[in-house]
Amino acid sequence: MSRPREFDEEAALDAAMRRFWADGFAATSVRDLGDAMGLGQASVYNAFGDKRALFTRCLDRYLDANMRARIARLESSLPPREAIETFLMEIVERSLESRLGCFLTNTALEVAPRDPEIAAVVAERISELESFFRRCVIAGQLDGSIGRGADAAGMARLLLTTVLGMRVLARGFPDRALLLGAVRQVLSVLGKSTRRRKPPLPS
Amino acid sequence: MSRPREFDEEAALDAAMRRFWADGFAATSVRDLGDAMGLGQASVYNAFGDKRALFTRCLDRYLDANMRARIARLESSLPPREAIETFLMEIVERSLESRLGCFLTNTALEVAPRDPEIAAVVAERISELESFFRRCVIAGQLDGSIGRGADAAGMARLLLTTVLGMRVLARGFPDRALLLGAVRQVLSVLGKSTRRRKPPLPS
DNA sequence: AGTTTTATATAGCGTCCGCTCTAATATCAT
DNA sequence: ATGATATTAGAGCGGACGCTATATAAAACT
Repeated sequence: MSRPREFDEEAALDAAMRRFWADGFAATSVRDLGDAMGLGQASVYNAFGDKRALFTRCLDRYLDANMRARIARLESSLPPREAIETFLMEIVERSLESRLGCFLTNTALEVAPRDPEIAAVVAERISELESFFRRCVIAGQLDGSIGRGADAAGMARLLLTTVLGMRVLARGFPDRALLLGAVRQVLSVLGKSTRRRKPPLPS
Repeated sequence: MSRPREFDEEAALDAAMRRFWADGFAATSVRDLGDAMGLGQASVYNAFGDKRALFTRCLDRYLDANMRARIARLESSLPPREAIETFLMEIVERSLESRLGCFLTNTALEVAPRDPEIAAVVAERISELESFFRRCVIAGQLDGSIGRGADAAGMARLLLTTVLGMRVLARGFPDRALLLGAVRQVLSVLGKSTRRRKPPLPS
């Protein structure tokens, strides 16, 4: 029954996501979104409801495809300490490649203070990231790759704020030495590095 | 000569700053700003030029009044390690009091990617903050309150990303345990705590 | 084939945007 | 007082905003 869609919904969502990611909610117009998706405004409203509904779908899509998938991939394929190291190093790489930053971080700052529902999503996903770090730290302490001195919960929280801070820098001041310095320092807190890239560095 | 202004320019700038701080550049209209300042639109344009010029004045004002003044106050009145500790604890307090976050951080995410001139201001002020931390770490290593093991530059960078990360949380997910956990952990990296608030904490 | 149902394109709704024009108003120097 | 100068209040400019109404086009059902 009925006429089928002329566009690929997943591809359209990806296009919309990139626009929201780059420009934020307020600065992206529905016309912009339609252009990026290759759709007229009527189709946008017909397929996705209003602007805010499209935004939340894009945000969920981003989080599932980027954050959750990445956590699952690292956690299942790497030992815990290396999962943390790789996660941080991937953020450094991405931060230097573009000024997009992290869609979740951007949303936490722009939208969350004015939209309790989206704020709840943000809070939940941030908690998931914290939990990922905590699991890794605990597992690393068990397998000996992370020192037992540190408080695992505190360490997870420090890793979380470090990640969010780097995402701010990605958009405002992407600088390799700065990002790498922070990463190296926070990793050194874990103790007992598994792989030493260089001999002890001069200050 | 000529008719004098009917308003206090400093007070008006403060009012505009609070609006920009709370809602960002795009989501604050010139009419909003005029209402907050108690001015008609014509007076806003007459006194401050266009919206962007007013924004940069507000940003500069914020940075001078909050960031620079705070750095100067802490650095001149406290020993280095306590300057760092107090700086971080003040951020925790502020983050729990309101969801405003940090105007500089908000601007780094919203405006800097699209406005090279403002991005330069952001980058410079972030560097100032990093330098403050670096000076404190070096001074603390000299007076013995901070361990000599850590790389001072890396430590300053970690402190910087931690602060920025906490500012993200302030707007999206203000949680005392989370903020305090990150602060306690990053302070523990400094080694040799001067003041122990509690005996060693359970994990 | 004809009916039904949905997707599209176009046009347009009312509203708010940044910004400016005009006119009235208030102060200073003379 | 008078003229010069700057600040106001108000209306209004063109344009973009989120969103919708209408009409046409295309597929799936009987």
